[in-house]
Amino acid sequence: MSGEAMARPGQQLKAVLRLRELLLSGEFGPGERVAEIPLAARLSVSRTPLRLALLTLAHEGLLEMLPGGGFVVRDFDPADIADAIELRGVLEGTAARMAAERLTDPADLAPLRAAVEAMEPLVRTPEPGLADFERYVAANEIFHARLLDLAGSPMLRRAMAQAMVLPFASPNSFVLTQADLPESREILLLAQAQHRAILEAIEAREGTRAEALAREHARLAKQNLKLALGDAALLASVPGAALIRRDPVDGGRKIAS
Amino acid sequence: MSGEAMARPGQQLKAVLRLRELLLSGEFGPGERVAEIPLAARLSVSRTPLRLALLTLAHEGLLEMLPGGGFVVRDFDPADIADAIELRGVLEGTAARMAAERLTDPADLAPLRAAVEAMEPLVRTPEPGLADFERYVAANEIFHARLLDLAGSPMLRRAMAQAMVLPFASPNSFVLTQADLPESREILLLAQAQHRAILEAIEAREGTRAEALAREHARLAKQNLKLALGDAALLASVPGAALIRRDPVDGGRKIAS
DNA sequence: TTGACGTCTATTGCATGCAATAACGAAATC
DNA sequence: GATTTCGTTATTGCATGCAATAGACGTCAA
Repeated sequence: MSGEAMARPGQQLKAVLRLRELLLSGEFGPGERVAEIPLAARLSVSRTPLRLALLTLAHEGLLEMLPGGGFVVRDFDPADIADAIELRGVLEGTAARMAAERLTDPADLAPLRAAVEAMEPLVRTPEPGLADFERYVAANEIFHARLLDLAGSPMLRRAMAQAMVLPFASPNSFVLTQADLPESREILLLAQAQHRAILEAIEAREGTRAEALAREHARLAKQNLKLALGDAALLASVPGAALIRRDPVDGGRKIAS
Repeated sequence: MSGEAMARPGQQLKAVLRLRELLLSGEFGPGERVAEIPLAARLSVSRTPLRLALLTLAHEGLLEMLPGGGFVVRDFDPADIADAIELRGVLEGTAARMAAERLTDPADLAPLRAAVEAMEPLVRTPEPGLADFERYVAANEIFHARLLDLAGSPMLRRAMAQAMVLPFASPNSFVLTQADLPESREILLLAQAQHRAILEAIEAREGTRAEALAREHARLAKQNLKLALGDAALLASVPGAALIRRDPVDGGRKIAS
């Protein structure tokens, strides 16, 4: 992963990566307007590639274009995060279903199975350390990537990539958060059981079951989100948490746009 | 709709709109490289805003960035289109389910009901003319927009917008195609029955049913796609059909020969 | 004749200068 | 004293010039 779709070693890419980093680290407050000129100086790029980078991040959803011109840092309320996770679950459910429906050769499951088996010992470690969690995260990422491969749909891959730009929507967003929780092992065991079940469902060509399982799997993240929202210390360990606005949004859930 | 998210009256917007039009009309062959300088002259904009427009369309999925620089027109095979429609169905299903789950005041359903009722006489017209179809298309678009409103999820709205950039994935893509088909009235009646059922399910807070119905609703488009792919004359009436590559994929990406 | 290498050209990417516009502040009038 | 209007300033958006790079073509050698 982390292979930027268009790996072009240029000022533009540099600006995107660096600015994304800054945004996720909370360097700019939510809703704050980002000015081009000081930012260009800070990132050591000219305004032209910076402008391209700003547009890219706006399309990714981290920035918002103002009608009058310029960009502001987008902020997310808890409902947005929950919906982002829900959406990821829906898309991963679709991936799982497609994988089940389109599977032709059982041997194609090997990479997915390998990822599942790589996680197995890690969830059974009695006293997992940080290194264990990190290895789990790596294997987990591979699992989700292979699942997407199995779906065999470029369009779905695209939608997925779009949905996962927000770091707290990614499959691993709350894994490291759990590390400090007492119930972490329990959660990991459950997650791993779901991994196995998804693999099993795909192997049996049970598309609907695979979809339901993948959705439920994403709900684990939603559950962890609730935990993290109640504990500021936990929230700090979530990447991009700085973009989360805790205070109740004025309009709340309003229909119109 | 057609409200460009950021309505900024500038050269950039002009370039985006005009270029998108050109791409969808098939002015450039699929896989063809688009050169900046002649294009800038053709669109009467400078290279700088054009560059921004190119990036925007690349993010939308109509263009692809080359590793070495520059852009090519993206092409889609039939499987891509089918998946795009499937994906739209999945997202609309999610919208319907959320609408059902989150409905608080039944009065909020009024706009959706109005759209359904606006379509009712149109599908019962014995000999529908082009004008009838166009009014149906307008009401249909409103229906889908209101459904999305009811979901009350900015994140879903975003994902939906992204998925519907491809014109053949939009709810109305094949409606006008049907106009020439003998079974068109039958299809419209079925579609309208689904509209009513979706409304009913949301009203009854039956989320799962609403989701299943919305998915099935999208499959009508998939069915029409199959019809259109078999008939070149029909395909010509589908917006953006020029981007569809009929021949089976081979891995190679060749540039206009 | 074919393949490889070198040169050349066309195209992209980047920087900077300029103009227009929107926001801010100050002053004057109601 | 508050509000409105005008002026100023800073920031964005756009255009153009320049440099670097990738691709094409031609030539030379095997």
